[in-house]
Amino acid sequence: MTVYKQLLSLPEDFSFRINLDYLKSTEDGLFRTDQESITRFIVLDGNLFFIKIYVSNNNRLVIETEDVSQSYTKQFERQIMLYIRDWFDLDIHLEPFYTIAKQDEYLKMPISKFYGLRNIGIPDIFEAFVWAILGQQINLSFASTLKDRFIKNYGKRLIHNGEDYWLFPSPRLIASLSMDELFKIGMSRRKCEYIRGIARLIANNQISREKLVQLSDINLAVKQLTAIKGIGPWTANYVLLRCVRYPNAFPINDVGLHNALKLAGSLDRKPSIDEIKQIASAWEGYESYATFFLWRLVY
DNA sequence: GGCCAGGTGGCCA
DNA sequence: TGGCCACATGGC
Repeated sequence: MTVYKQLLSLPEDFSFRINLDYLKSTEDGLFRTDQESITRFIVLDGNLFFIKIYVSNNNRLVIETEDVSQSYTKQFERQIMLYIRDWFDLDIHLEPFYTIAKQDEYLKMPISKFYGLRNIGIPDIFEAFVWAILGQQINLSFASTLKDRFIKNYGKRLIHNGEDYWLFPSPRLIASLSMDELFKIGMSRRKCEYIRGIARLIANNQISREKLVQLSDINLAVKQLTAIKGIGPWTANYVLLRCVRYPNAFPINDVGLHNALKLAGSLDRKPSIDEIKQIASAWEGYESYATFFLWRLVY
């Protein structure tokens, strides 16, 4: 099978090792990591590509693409590069964030520990919503179990070099499932309803990443999303942070964020919402990155 | 055994 | 608006 190789230059403040470590800690059936690379399938307009990502010794990102469907074109090549740039958030300039963070009581420790980390995204907005909804209220290890069951019950299994990879279930399929079919994987009935509802909205293109990008106003975006049943302020901000990439997305009521602030600030209790507003006022415009680095302390 | 988990909607004053 | 409560299940 033909393999195409592309190079992407990396920002100075990008550490492949730190980002690989992060991905390793969140590995699910959708991608795999080893000591030096990340691999996964991606689908573009129904065409399948298998990609392998690693770093060259002159610090460039190497992307090898196997043309599984025999449909590789310059157009797909461009889309694959965009996908990688987005997944690793390569196009943001973080100098201003690091300048703020170095002098910040709560951020200086996480940025020194994880310097070079990027907000590794969830490019598929349906996946982002499902992951957020699954993670509501329950502990993260149980949320991961549910996600694993979700992917393996309703997703598509592919094999590459004898190893399993999964494609995330399509919103169209999930929208068509019965409540009982979804309930069997162990989530609450309400979560089944929320997920089926968002699947329907995405399948009908009433909600899309592009539309949310175009709003370009976080308050509008949150207002629009929280009108949907099952999407509260936390979920809306989570999706805007991990997928749509509003730099000022801020899930302020996130328990993990509270624990991270307690740890980073050596506090004897978790800070209150008002205290967090006070703390975060120094991060204006970079709340998403502040949150992402703080999360890395506790997850 | 009880309480807390990467919350949210519904109900009631 | 503000204060409860249920929700599925796992980990500690």
